[in-house]
Amino acid sequence: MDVNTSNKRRNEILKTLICLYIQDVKPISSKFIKQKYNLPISTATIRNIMHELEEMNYIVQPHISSGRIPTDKGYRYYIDSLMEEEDLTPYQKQKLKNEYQALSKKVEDVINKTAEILSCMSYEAGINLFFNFKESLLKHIDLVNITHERTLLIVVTDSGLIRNYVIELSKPVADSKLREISNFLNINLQNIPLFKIKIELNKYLKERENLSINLAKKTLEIFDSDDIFEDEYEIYQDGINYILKKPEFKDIDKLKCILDVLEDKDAMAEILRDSFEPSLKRVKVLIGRENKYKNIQECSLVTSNYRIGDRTVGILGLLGPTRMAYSKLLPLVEYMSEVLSEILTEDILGDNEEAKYDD
Amino acid sequence: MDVNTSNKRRNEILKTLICLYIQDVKPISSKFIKQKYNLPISTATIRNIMHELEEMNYIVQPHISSGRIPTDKGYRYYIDSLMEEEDLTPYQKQKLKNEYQALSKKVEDVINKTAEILSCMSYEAGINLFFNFKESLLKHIDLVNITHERTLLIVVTDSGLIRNYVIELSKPVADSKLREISNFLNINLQNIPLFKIKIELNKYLKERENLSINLAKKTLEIFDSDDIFEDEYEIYQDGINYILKKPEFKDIDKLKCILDVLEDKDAMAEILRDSFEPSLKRVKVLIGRENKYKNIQECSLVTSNYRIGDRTVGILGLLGPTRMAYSKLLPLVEYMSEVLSEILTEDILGDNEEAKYDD
DNA sequence: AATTAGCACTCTAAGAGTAAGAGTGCTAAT
DNA sequence: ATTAGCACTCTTACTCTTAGAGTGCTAATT
Repeated sequence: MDVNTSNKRRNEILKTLICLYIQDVKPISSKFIKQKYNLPISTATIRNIMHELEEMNYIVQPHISSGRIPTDKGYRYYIDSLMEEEDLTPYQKQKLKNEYQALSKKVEDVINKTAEILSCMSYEAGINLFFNFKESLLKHIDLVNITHERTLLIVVTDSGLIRNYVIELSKPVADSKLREISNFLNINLQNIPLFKIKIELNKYLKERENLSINLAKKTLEIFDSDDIFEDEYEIYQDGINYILKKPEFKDIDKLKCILDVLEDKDAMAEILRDSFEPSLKRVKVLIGRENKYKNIQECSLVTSNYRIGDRTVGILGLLGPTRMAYSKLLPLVEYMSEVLSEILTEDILGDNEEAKYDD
Repeated sequence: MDVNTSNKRRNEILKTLICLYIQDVKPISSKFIKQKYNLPISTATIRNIMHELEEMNYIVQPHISSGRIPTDKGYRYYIDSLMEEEDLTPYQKQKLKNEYQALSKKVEDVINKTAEILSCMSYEAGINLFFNFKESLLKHIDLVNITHERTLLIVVTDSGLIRNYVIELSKPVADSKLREISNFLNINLQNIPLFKIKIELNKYLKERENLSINLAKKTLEIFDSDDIFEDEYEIYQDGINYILKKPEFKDIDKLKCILDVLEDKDAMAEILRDSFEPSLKRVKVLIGRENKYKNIQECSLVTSNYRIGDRTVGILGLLGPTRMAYSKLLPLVEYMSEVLSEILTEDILGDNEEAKYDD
């Protein structure tokens, strides 16, 4: 048999083995492969091929006389070279759109629901990181006195997202004065990315020395806090119960490790951020030990970024056992990121037709 | 031995048994009680008393020749009549205050952190339900066009809490007009409870027929949505990992039941709401099957409401195995609810000294 | 040269049997 | 009313055994 044919057959055996293992979660024997996959070769031949695959580190035996299970390297090769992606069914696509359409058009709600939809469509844990707030453009600012010591700064971005900050001014400012300041800010800082606000404000105030000194001072004081706009993100996670159901995690200690991570929002944010490195592929997969976070090295992570226009504003994905249905889940994650990007982008840009105001 | 002495001794045995069981999570034998608790009575006598306690349904034997474990009824009697509450140590109190002081003064942040603090101080799952939004007083309203089809309604309450709603107006309204409307609302609806806004608005507009008809119409349209202000709540939950560590939940199926509930925000909200029935005691305990939700009938729930001024705005608490350290956790939950009430109330009312504005 | 049948060998998983020990209930003695 | 003493029960841990699933190797076959 020539090298090519032999290679091809090896690949098919590996592919079959991985598919079977993903379904059945038990070491796969040569006999089982032969049964499920009607190749006209004997179990002995399959065993020989499995031996080769084992030497290539694509599969291993948990113990000497058992069937084989895929290694991380095996999954990697499978995903990169063997797997055929299975598109979502029309029904699934419809269901997904319906889920979103049932929601209000509030950005928060959409973001919030995404992890839930992800998990219920994949039977894995769904996660969603929304960040990049400081690169959003300022749409509107509002200042409201809460107590006479505390003032609330409300910021609305172009995406309709809202943040608020409590500011303690050195001396209280009357409501009328506050309105004056917020008017001033709304007029002069429209459509500036949030992280540039301080700089722009300084520049602007310097240029116009004739402004009330006090107004300028107060205005700057508002944005003085170090952590305003800094590194804000929100993380959503849903479907822990699906993780419990996986036979590989019936060991409670493994479970603990994973839940420790899932419960730790900062850790999850870091993991998701790390998974996002620009590359040709939109969907990224980190398999088992490819992931540097020890607690989830028996898991795989499938992620994709989503965007408002061209700007990446978040990362969504799935976390589950390394044995996951990659051929279905990669397309799901890709599709989800597209749908979410679309929704967010359309919500913000609206239609471009000139507004006809009612008056 | 007279009845009184006999009663007292029975109580002491029950109390000891429960304390031991809470520590060791294994059926408690007569010998073990005698060892730990130096009563000058023999194990045989202790066994006789245990027999009585069993007939009273305070304790049971998991199997015929084993020690005893408390029943729900046993815990109930213990909590109501036998337990001595253990106050928080000064160190704990300090730690708790520090946790809150490290936060910004943002109401959201404080609420958000509470479940986490609860769980890390109790080693149980901490939960927090914040509701009662619609009874808050209106502090400030703002209207911002997001796209020309969608307008954002931002509502700030007296507590500094913010909500926003996307409104789709039948015809877009120009920014200047929008400002006019929000000015109008801010002037005329200050300090009205949110749930009364629609009514008040209608009344006001009827009284003043001379107002621009269009302004009135638009204004009403804004508040037209059915679910605006309705039944809003937020639920926070933290410390699932502590549940995993409890020996009684090493069985993964029990775990699933509990996590199913903990992940379901609506279910948790209902459970917490149900636990809040006005009574003399500030802290409520639901033990095992006293709770009507099947999934958590092997758990106990310790809850307390917290307030802004006199108005209850949320319920916080702990969820853990029926075997929990009630004597420490009841005071913890009580103290937490007091601290949180204090923080929220002070944040809102501020000091009452007349404001000295800076201009 | 590649494939395969056949078989010995290994290892797991499940079940049965056993023994130790923890704990009880009961009885008779104190 | 209390307790010592003892028989009895049940759990738990351990060992032993066995069935069966699966492999690797060798020799035969194509």
